[in-house]
Amino acid sequence: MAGVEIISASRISQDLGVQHTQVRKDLAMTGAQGTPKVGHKIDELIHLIEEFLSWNQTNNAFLVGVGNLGMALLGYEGLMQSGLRIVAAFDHDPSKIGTRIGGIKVVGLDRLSDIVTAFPPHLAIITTPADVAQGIADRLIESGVKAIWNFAPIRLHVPSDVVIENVDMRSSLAVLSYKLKQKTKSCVDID
Amino acid sequence: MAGVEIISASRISQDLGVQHTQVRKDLAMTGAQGTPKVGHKIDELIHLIEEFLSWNQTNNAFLVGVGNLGMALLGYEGLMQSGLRIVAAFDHDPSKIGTRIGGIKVVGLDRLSDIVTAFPPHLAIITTPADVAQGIADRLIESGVKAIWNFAPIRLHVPSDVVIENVDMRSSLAVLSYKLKQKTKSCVDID
DNA sequence: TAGATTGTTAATCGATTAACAATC
DNA sequence: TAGATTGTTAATCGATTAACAATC
Repeated sequence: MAGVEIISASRISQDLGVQHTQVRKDLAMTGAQGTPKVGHKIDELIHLIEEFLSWNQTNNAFLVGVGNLGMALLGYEGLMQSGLRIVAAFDHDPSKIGTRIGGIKVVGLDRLSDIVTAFPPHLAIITTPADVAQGIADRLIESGVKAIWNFAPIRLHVPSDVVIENVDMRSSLAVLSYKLKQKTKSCVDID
Repeated sequence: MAGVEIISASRISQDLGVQHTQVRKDLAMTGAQGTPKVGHKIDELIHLIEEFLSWNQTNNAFLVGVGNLGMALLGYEGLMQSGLRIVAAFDHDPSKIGTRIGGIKVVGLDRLSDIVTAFPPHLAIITTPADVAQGIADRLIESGVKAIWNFAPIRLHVPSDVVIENVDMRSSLAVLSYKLKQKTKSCVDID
């Protein structure tokens, strides 16, 4: 693909296995305008998509719960590329407090409310066990957090003005299991 | 809730903030039959849901990539409760090979094809970095794996008879960012 | 019985897909 | 020009929601 400066929606739809109309609508959302018979300028398109997804402007975030999942997120550079910068991590465990993971300092959970109030981030990430997640969410919201990215396997209750997005591995697994079950069933039908 | 043996779809829909018709349709999918004016027997309902989601029958799975994310999954009991048992983990790193994480042995990646061929699991979990994920998927499928749960941040190409389910944190983040952006925008509009 | 609940059938809504005019 | 591509407008499809008869 080196040297290619133009891409057509048709080509994108082929590569992605998506309807070309869908691709066109998505591109239109970003404000992209292509030229008929030619296509879209790649660099222009990338810029517009980044702008649409707010990847060009960084959101600061706090992370609560430095377990394996929390550490995985702290070490994932993809977040920074998507405009998300984790600026502090909180945990209960004394052996973790004061250490640095991926350059980010781990702070005691008891200082959560103070620090959130002092430096209110747009966003907080919850990677705690399920049983403490709601309590953490309450404290975060009380201190001014307006959006929560929840990885704890539990349905959180938040006020309607707080944005919440769940990463629910179990429902993803349920979908996978169901597909697998259906496939197995149809095989049996054929026999 | 102790002692409650009956639950109504109306009650579930209230608690979950979902349309009651939706709950009824979902329950009907599992084959549940309630009695008018009364509701559904809770234990019966739980059993039917577990059966529908195949939580009562265990799927064996291999996990490839024992990084932070892989370790998080190895240590997550919720998977076992959802009918997924990880029976072996694979990694490239010599310092990890031979160790046990959550009771599951870490095996060298070079033995992947052999072991998968010998004990073909229904399912494989990919928690490797993006750049090696496709290669791993190819080897797994070649050795007989029929379903892949992919956590690597990349779109995998698989034959149409292989079930694939992606856990895409970045698109989840994109949704969250978009919601946050919209909310901020509407605030400005009000001013 | 009256009221609450079930479960189905119809109506609405939105998203996806198809068709087509515009254009370089 | 002819053909490829864009982008919009119409049609289809599916899912969600509303309405209602059945029932204990």
